[in-house]
Amino acid sequence: MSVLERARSLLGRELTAHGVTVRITEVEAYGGVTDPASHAYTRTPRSEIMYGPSWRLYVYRIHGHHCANIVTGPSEQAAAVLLRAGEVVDGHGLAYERRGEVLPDALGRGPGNLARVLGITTADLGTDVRVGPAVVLGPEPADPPPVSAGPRVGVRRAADRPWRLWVTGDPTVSAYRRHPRAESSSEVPAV
DNA sequence: CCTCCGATGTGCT
DNA sequence: GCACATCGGAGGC
Repeated sequence: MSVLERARSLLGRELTAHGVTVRITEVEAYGGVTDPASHAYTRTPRSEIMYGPSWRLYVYRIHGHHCANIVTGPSEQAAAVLLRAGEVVDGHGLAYERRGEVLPDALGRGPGNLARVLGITTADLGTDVRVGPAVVLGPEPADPPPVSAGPRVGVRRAADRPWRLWVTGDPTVSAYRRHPRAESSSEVPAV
């Protein structure tokens, strides 16, 4: 299964972490060694986790925020899927405690906000989401949601690769932002 | 739509 | 030392 198929299969699934459950509504695929936008494009201590088994969490920090990815493999490819948005479906009390007074749809909108509402930090690095216990992924939904695709948010390289996937029309999905110095690319959109 | 900027860790030189 | 980043909020046009 390709990283794009893995990404798509995560949409609509529930993810429970530290007392809050979300339904995943937006993700981005990062192709690893063949994807200049992936942290695994250069193999470093930080990206090493993505060269390991699938289903583990890769958590990194940026500008003071945490972002969570699920490693999808195969290990030699080091692909992963960034969790970008989710609809809070349980644990609203904790969710508001962590996020403050925001509109319900905004609780888990954006990768930093999603990690925050789920209480995910680098302490969760390496957790197998099939096992937990602190972070657990639910089964695939009986009816898969309709999916839209477009370029990934905020990446400078491979900026036009349409590997951001979201549940069509879902109000919790974040807005598209192009990187201010995104490289124009000759890649042809494939989705 | 756009640009700026706080804030902080990572990787390169 | 230093440039830059899978960000997010605010503010200007």
